[in-house]
Amino acid sequence: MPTKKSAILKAMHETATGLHRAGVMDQVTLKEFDRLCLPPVKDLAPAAIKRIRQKERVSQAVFASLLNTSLSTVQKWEVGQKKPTGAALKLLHIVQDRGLDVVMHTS
Amino acid sequence: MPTKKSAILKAMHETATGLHRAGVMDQVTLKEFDRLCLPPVKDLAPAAIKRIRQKERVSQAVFASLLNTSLSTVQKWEVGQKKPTGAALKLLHIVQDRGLDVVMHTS
DNA sequence: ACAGCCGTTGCACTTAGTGCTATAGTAATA
DNA sequence: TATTACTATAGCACTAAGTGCAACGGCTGT
Repeated sequence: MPTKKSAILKAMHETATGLHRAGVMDQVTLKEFDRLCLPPVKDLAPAAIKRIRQKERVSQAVFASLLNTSLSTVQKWEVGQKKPTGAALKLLHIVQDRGLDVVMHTS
Repeated sequence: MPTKKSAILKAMHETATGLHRAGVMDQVTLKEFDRLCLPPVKDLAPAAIKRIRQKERVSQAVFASLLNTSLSTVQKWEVGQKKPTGAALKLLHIVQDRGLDVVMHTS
């Protein structure tokens, strides 16, 4: 059912994209957004973060640089001393789902 | 020349991918990474952040939710009261280069 | 033996991130 | 017209993430 859901979301997004590209929609407001019902970003356990990194076969230092963060931060994420939140958490999920290519082929 | 550079990086990355997929390379260490010479993530001016959001035609609230951050934070980014750093800054650059699709079609 | 990277730990500091409140402008509804 | 709702801004105060540094042991290659 995750595939089903994402398929629906994709269709809706494409539709919305077409609409505002046509100038029909001005801006995506909270109303339309609520209907998109974007899934809340789940927390990542320390072990999960470590797994994400090891799956990509990079050291903590390299991982940190790729995420534009510090070695110290990555270390504390993986030990559970600090918890990634906000944009950091989102970025980790993106890497988990799409791999490091997304973060490497930037600019 | 940015295209040239990214082409080289892409080729190197694909080569490296093939190598460690074959089990030849254990892990991407700092040595190999330094040769990749990943470009340092540049700061984003408040106006630049606002432009990124407006290009995607979303409100501050929607933009915040998509980046898994708070409305308050996005507002202060755009006014220059707070500066995005680390993973947040990286994520903003990704959105700038690839659009909001990357952040929407996750999970 | 030496140098270099990796991973862990501990300490201490700065500031980003967050929440809440209030304000003003705009658009659509009754 | 009144009212409802969304957007954007501003100000205040708190917490915790993010950062830097130093030291240690383990491992590898020269």
